[in-house]
Amino acid sequence: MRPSKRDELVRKALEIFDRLGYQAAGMDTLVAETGISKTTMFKHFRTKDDLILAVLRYRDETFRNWFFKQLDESGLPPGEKLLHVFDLLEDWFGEPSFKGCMFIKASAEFQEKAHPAHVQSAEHKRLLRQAILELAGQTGVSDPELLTRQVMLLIEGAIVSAQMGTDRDPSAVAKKAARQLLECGMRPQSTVN
Amino acid sequence: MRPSKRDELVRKALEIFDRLGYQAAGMDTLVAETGISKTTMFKHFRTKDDLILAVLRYRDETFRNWFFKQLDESGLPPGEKLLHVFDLLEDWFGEPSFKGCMFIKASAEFQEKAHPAHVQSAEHKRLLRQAILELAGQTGVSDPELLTRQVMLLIEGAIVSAQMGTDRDPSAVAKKAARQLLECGMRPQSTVN
DNA sequence: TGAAAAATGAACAGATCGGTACATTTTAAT
DNA sequence: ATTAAAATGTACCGATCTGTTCATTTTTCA
Repeated sequence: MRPSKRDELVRKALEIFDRLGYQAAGMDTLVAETGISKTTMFKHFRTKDDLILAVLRYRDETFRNWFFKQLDESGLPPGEKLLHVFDLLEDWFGEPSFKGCMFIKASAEFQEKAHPAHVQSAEHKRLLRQAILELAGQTGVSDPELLTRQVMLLIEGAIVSAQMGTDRDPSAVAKKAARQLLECGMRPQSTVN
Repeated sequence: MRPSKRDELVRKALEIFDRLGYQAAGMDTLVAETGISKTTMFKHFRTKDDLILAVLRYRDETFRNWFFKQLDESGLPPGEKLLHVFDLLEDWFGEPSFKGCMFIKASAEFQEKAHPAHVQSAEHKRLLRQAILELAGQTGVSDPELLTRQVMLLIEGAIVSAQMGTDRDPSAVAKKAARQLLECGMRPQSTVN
């Protein structure tokens, strides 16, 4: 199997970057913790940044797969399915290894908006939002675009609050908010200002 | 004037940490960009971490001062004053030098929840939330605590979205959401789940 | 003007950073 | 069993990291 070591590296590096941070985790740390030789690492990835990008790509793929598979398998009607998003967040936050969103953290460590890691992180959020827009469109709400953007804010806020530990159960708070926004959006009324 | 150089260092270091990141900005960079000698820096702060903490303290002080002074001077009634929070965010996001929230970024770079910079960042958010709870309490809403937590999520979400560039005008979206949540909260009705 | 305090510049220490060179060993496929 | 590919270990490179040393200069204030 040819790309096995490479995949193994990406998977293990993901956990380490998530736990220690992208800059704080040096290549020597990766060698020590993965058991993979530095020579092999640099044969598969020309630079550390390339490895980080591969890790982010992998994370984007696995996270979105998990997320939307869970939503689909819930078999809930559109509205409840949209709200179920926050139950999934709760599950995620509850994992003992939860260390926040790797993309938010990447955008914080690599601030320049043109930095590949930043671009990749923004793209992940865009794909997430796009999928949620589809859900919102099926709820019969008058302005699915607005609801989607509001839900995205609640998601990001819940993630950050969980990551910082500034709210005990941010996903429950976010879900209540989302439910009210959903219900208000069902009756086509004025949204002044 | 004795502590002048020290304050000057804190102010200039704040801008540099905000622009480059805490880890990415080395002490040599600080020397080059502030014009303050390394000897002086380490006389005022025993370690780089101490300097970072001083910067965060200063940021907490100036940001909260600005924020709540603006709110008070708006002279708006309680409900509108609470919503005015998001206008202030919009002003902040619009600043050319806006680089996201220094506390969210600090919590991302210093992940361990016991790390002083992380603790300090969480404390900033707590103080912010506490002040917003006072506002929410004056609106006559049935559950000020809930509204406060929801508003905090919207704030964090808007900041992150602005920082990542994943939403054109997150503060406007957040304000609409907050208004609906405020209005829904005025009529004491069921908040199922 | 004179003495104490504060700030400076430059060199340096020891550790770590990302990344390379190269000879050797292990693995995989014929 | 042979051969090519893949992975390894080690030593190393130059740069950068936080932090120190120390002699000198500038500032402050009485």
